Amino acid sequence: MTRPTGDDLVEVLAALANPLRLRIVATLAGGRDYVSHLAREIGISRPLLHMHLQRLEAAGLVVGSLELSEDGKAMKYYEVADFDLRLTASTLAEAARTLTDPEKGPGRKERSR
Amino acid sequence: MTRPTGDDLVEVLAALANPLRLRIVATLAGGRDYVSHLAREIGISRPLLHMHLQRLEAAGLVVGSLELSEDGKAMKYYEVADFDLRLTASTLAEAARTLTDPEKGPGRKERSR
DNA sequence: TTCATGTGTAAGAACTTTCTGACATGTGAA
DNA sequence: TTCACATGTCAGAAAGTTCTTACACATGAA
Repeated sequence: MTRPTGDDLVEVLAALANPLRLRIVATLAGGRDYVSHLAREIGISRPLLHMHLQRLEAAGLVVGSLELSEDGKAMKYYEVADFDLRLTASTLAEAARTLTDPEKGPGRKERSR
Repeated sequence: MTRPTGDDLVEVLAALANPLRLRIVATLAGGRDYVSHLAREIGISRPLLHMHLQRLEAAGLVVGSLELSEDGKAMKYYEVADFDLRLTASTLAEAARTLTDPEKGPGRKERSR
């Protein structure tokens, strides 16, 4: 996760530009965890956490994996992905060169996810 | 602009998490410019650019200065500020420690700007 | 069966962000 | 005076984000 395209960078920054999601990443940096437990840990509702994790995963900042616990329950574990982004005027300028043009470019929301 | 507080970091990331603002920073990285000209350069309306520049300036990413041109017109020049942010799981975790608590902390929107 | 645990998703309210189209100010030059 | 250029700001529409509440499913244990 270095030198992403302009659009990828926007997605990553948008994902991190939120206190709750920052806290989620920070908490996961201390070790992987499953959704329900993490929700209690942080003190937010499970659906809300679910939404934020989706956004973080879509940006490639966390990775989730569905696993079966010993007592047969389906547990979704999340952990932080490897990333190392550097933000300076130059790195931003370079990323900006690969931003999709609002004209003629692929419509409003990129296909596939 | 290194190791900002959690809230500052969120503000900076939010400011950069937008294609137009990324383009603005990228353009200014190529040299200072005044608002009207920059608006034509990028191809957006002046009020819109004004709004985005406000957001970037509030985040400390660009700096504006009102100057008088030789023919007496008031020109507002903007240039990129010096910043160098590194985003990794650890730097984020550290920044997250200084996030203001939604409980008891200062209400919804920090005073002063 | 009922309870406690885990998963996911959908609808709607509340709020924020983004953008356009006025409007108002000022200058110097024609 | 009128034009071309610069500045700023406001109101409202449109779209996006954030959050709650409620529903659905599954498992193992009491």
